[in-house]
Amino acid sequence: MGIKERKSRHKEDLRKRILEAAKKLFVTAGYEATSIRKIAQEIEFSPTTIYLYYKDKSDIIYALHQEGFLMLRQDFQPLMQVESPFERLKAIGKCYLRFALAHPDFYEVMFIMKDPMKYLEVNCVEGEWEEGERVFDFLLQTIRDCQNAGYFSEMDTVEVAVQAWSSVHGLCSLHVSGHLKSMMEVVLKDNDQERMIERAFRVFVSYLELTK
Amino acid sequence: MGIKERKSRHKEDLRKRILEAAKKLFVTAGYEATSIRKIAQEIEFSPTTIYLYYKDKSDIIYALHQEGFLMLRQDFQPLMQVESPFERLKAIGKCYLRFALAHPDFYEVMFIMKDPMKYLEVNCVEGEWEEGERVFDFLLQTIRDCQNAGYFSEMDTVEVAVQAWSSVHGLCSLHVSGHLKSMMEVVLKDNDQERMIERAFRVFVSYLELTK
DNA sequence: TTGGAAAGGTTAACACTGTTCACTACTTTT
DNA sequence: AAAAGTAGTGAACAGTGTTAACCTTTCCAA
Repeated sequence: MGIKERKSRHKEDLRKRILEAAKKLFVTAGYEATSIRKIAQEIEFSPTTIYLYYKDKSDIIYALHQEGFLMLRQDFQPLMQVESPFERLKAIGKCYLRFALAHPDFYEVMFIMKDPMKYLEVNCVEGEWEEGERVFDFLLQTIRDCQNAGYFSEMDTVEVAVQAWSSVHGLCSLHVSGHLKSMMEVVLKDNDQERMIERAFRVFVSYLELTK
Repeated sequence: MGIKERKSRHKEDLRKRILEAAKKLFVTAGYEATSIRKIAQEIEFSPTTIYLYYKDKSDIIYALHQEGFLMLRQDFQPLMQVESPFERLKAIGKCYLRFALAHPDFYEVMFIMKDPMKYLEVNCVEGEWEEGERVFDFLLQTIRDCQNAGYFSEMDTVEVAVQAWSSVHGLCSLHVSGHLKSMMEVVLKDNDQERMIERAFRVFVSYLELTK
């Protein structure tokens, strides 16, 4: 049985190597440059070999999508220790923003591109987006804790969560797409996007503080 | 000179027909399906002819981007008559949301895709995004009016505007990409995205109201 | 031990994509 | 009438995702 195991280990290995190659191309050259043929070239295999390990390209993209959520959850991990609910909520927002600024390509595949969401719809029984759910649940629970601490009283938890997510995601999205940059070049002389994002986030936090 | 004019009129006409064909494909079949060859087929010309009227594909996409802003500005037009600044601000938000829900493809090309923004950077002297500027200026002025009416006191107008834009855009973006849908299927039984968007928007408005 | 099935991988091809080059016709100008 | 410019095209290049047919090599049972 040893040989068989070595084989299957080798197989799992190749599957991993494909994803590693895809990730490498993805982070160094962006989504556009991540083609099946280039991945194949990277691992020194034929392009068709990739189809023995992944159903199609969207399958690989979805794997990267999941990889990204793994990273984000690792970034979120320490925040669970933050005791003050509102401080935790702020920390989640900051952490989310930092992630988007640090890994714009991953952010795109995780929260902007349609393909991974379509992949879910097509390949699952019913669209169950587990990765997103876990992150959202953390936000949801934190907001519930905030409510117990006197914030967002009389408000619907889910609605508050969706709105908060939208606000921070909106900043990330406008940054990643380049719209924030264009906007700032036009209306301001200032060109420091990160600072603007920081400040807009503070504005949002100041609104939330008013609910107490 | 009559013949010459007729010719140049014909030429402008063909340029317009190309854009019309592109728009038709774009709204009926989406961005993916809008290829140079299909546009050519639609107007019954050779694909290469299109390059006599548009520099490249991104040129056409940018034309659609502008077209979209024309539509949005037309939607905004009546809102200028709203006297109460805060009511006007709310109306802008609602109008913006309605636009994104009604024309998701256009919204994508206007506020999500990178290509049109890159086109600006490459083809202009310095990235001057006039279409966006006009819309943003309207928002900016409205917020300034709100400040005169007691809202957002002691706050930076631009920061408030960027934050407001982000919040509403975030909702639109999550809707267009399908993330909001996936999220709702997972955490709620409710599946009415439009209603959720409406409610999240109300939450945001309730925050803004607290600043007075 | 040998025949056949299964596994792993590749080559060639299909149907697309954006884009360019060389080449027609035809019209205008000199 | 010759030269120059204009509008349009067919063929081709380089690239994409994807599939079908084919080859080895390995494994397993008769």
